[in-house]
Amino acid sequence: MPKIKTRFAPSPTGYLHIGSLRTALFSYLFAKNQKGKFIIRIEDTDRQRFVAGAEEKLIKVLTDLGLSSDEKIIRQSERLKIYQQAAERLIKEKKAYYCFCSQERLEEVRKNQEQNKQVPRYDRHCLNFSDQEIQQRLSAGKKHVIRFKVPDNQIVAISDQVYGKISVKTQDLDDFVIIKSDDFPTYHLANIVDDHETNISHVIRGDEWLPSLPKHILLYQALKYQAPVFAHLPLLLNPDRSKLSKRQGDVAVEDFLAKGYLPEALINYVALLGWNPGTDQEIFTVKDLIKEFSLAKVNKAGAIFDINKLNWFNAEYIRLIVKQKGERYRQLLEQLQRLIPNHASSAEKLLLLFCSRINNLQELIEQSRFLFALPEYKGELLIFKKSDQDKTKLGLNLLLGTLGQIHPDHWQDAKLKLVLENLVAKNKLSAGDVFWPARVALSGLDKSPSPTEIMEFLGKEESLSRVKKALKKFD
RNA sequence: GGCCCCAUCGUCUAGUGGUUAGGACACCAGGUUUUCAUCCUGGCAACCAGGGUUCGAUUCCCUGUGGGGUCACCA
Repeated sequence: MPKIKTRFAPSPTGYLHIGSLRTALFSYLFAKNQKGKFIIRIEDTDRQRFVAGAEEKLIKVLTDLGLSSDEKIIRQSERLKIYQQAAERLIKEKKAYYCFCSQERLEEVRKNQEQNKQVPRYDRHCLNFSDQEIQQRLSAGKKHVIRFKVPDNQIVAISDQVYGKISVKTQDLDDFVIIKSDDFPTYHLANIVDDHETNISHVIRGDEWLPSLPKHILLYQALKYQAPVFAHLPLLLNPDRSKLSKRQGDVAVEDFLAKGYLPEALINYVALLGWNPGTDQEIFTVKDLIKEFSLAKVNKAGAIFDINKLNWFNAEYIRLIVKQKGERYRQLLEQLQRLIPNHASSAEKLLLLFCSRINNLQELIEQSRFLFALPEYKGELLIFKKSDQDKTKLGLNLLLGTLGQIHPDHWQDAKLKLVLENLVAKNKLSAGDVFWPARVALSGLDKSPSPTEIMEFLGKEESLSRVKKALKKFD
């Protein structure tokens, strides 16, 4: 049985797109499920769009997510000779030809075709030059590209693992460029050559490649390569059902990571976009995913990327990790500490205090701000909806007096809670007359963790000072 | 516009030639709670349309409609 091997082949033009992550993940899961290999290849053949440092970032993010290459990562820009040799072979066999047309001419041709309502296509102006004419131009140093000669009147039939049988007439195909005028190959050529040379058994990539699949098949045939198995994945979509893009929200994986979305949540959520094992299970470890994954269960329809559901997964994982208190908990803590260097020593308390009310670490930071700086608030906020000013003042005064007598060593959530409950009962007040104003006094907010939790965090001195400040609002 | 692809709740999806069409997110209501969140219970909500095939179609076929992708010396 042939070895299973998949690849993820990003181009270093910026950040890792969440859709690319899904593609990489599916390639990885399939390979691992089949006990095969998963490799990464850098497709840096476009010098215009090349972004310095992008490759390193790409690899780092993939590594952070656990998707690392089983072999040395290759870079297409370092393999130009190989592609050129392949192209020259095709020229020799009359399956490709030099094209000396200028950009201007090509644009002119295209414009005319569009005006005449024809399909824009290269007009094969350079196809039938004699060897002598070609040599003349080449030795004159004339700029040129190499085009693949698409065979006439054929039907290219392909079977895709997700989409099934697809067939296209070669009349609908253009004589596409395989070597650019800067001697770099285009995606089409480099891709085929590399997949062949690195023995890729399954090409798993996004749906947007489906239209050029016939070109690739033709290239495999021309080069006499055995074609791999193809599986095209449905696209990830914006809420308006267009291809997922920046503009309509975050799409960069590193941005999600920076906001405190966890790798396990990102992977779990994205795995369920376009794939499903057929059970009701929603929470999966990567191990589970590897075990369950199969291309046969990949959907054909695009899936909208829904931040709500990602939030849910992330919240679930945060709560789970905090509950388990294991190694992962320590890592999460360290991550939080790095995010709040000024309050690093409070990180664990904050995590425990907020883990059930946040979707990501960024939200934790925002929601916990009041602990370090009391926000401005109006005096009326202190009065519970079922209470009045007199009872509120009474409650706060009693609170101040009672709290003042507590020894700092006993300044703990559970004990404080008992004290407050006692205070309510003894003075025939309702919980809302004490707990509510206490929370507002301590947080300045109408929604927060419980007042006794806040007090424990703030300590005696700061707590009392905030209660006093609240009482002043009634002067 | 040419070519290609797709179509189950708002979203992600399960599913079958005969089902009360299932689950999750979101949303709503109730319970717990001093508030919020967590947690528990319940609710709302879908087979794009029209023709076939069939005893019977959400399911199979065709057409339409809708949506998307792609048409570069970008990947």
